Amino acid sequence: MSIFIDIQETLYRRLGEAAEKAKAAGELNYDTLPNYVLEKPREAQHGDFATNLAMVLTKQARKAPRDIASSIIKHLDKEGTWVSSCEIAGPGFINFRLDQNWLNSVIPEILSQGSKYGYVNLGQGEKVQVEFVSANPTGLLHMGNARGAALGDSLASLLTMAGYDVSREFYINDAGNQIHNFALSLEARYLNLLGKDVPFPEQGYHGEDLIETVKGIIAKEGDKYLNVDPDLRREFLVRYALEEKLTHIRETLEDMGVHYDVWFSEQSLHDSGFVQDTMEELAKKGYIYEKDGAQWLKSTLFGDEKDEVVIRSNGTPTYFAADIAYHRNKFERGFKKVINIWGADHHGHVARMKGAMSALGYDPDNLQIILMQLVRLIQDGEVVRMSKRSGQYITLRELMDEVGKDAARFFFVMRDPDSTVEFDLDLAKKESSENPVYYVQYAHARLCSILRQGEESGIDISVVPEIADLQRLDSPEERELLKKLAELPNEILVAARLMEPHRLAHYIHDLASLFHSFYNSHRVLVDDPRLRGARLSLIRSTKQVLANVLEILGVSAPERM
RNA sequence: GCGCUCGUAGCUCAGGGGAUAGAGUGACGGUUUCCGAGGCCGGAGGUCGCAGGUUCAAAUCCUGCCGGGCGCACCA
Repeated sequence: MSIFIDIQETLYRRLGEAAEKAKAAGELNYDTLPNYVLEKPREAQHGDFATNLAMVLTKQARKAPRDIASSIIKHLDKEGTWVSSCEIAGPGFINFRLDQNWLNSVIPEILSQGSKYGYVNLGQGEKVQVEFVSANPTGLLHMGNARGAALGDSLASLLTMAGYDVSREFYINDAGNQIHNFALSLEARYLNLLGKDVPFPEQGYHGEDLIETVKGIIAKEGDKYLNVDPDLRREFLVRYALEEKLTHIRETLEDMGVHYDVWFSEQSLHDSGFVQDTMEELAKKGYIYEKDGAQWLKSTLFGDEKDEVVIRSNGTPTYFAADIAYHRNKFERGFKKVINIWGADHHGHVARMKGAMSALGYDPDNLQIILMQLVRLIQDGEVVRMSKRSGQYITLRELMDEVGKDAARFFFVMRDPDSTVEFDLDLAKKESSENPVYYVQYAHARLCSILRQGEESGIDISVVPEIADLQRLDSPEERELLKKLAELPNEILVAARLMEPHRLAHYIHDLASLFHSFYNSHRVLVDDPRLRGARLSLIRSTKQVLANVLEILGVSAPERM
């Protein structure tokens, strides 16, 4: 229950009803009510809400929008909507002003709901899965993974706040060609370190971290695998290294505040025969054919640019085959909506993955793929080229050591995934106020400081004021702050619907700004106990909202800085 | 060549078909006997890449062009 959403939904419905009544009265002519919006106008002088209903009706009604607007207003039932006045403005907007007493319920609502404030039941408990990062366990985490972690985890939190039953999942690519290359690389390092002069594989992983891993193995096991069957040697090396890498990935993500519900092994899909079963299923439906000794999926039937190989001519399944099985498995586990976060360099994979789901009989719209542009790292004013193969990159671990979890997460999650992020390492290292996370956190710390001082001087800060006192929060600064606080549930609703957590980062930045403005023009700890109580409750509410949103973004809300 | 994506203030970026396109940052000016100045207030800064089209209304949707990024393997 949210006062803001309640007013908006009620008024929206009443507007439709008013149009119907105007039609019944012969004042307005139309067949079907077109889509219209009721929203908070950008300009405060345009009131609390505005609708374009009259303008979208002009075509069907063949009347001037302002005339339509006056008919609608005439038939509008304002009972229980808090609307105190309506006016026709501009080309035909209807602007609504609310009785400012609607704000009286905002603070009690926030304080009674606490950390639940902002929750909306958009999802109605629907099971959704967010799969993100899923980095190859052959190396360290990089900037792209960092962005994926921040985005995926925040999206999952956001959807939880919007009433979905969310599961976070990491897909472990522990099978296939790259693991083979990984094994060869490990073997080469192992033999090199033990004095054997063997060439490094062409497709190998050059990362320094790999040498460290192998050194660790030698320290533990010595040259035990120097003169054994190469298959045995590689199997041991891979098993050891994979576990070490995965542990490292898990710990790094935990440090970033990311906790997965499921770690899903690709290899398990092969071991259980599910990959094979899925290919047989596709073949049964007639979507598989053979060419040049390989098995191909007719993915062009579903919008792909070209058909794709699923089983190589040597009999081994491709990564794509395993991925189809994996996504089939997700739907079989009962997820209604499956969300993947991929780097934009994988965009070519989207059409065929959705196509494969169609082929299996699933609605491809239930597989939603969010593509993020890759991160461009700037150091010393120059772009840092990053490549796993060459082993040259700044790791997520290093980023966190430099700028900290809060700055890293906020910085990534405040951007639209579609935009390329320029992450200036030098700037981020400065921990200067240029980083907006400090601005928001500072507001939170300042709020805590006021409450602390109140308590220290013996004031009971936990009182929820009576309405008569809340009505004294009537300055422009207080009202704007209250309105912003009231909007959180709607912000959650919109952000969840669009799956855009970056909106929340902007929301709390705006909120922090409104608070700072309020702070500069009004004292909280005044002598008048009733006014003081009202302002303290406003402060507590603001703190609560900041904390709730920071929680979604995975950024800490410090009491002191 | 084909496909996806982006192009908005000096820089980094917001902007759900709507009214006078916003914020941060940088530069400039003001602000501190008073709850945290890491703050606040102010002015300056724009042919929303270009050209058409759809619409009562386009930064937003469509088409073409220009420019950047990324894909187009029996790699993942």
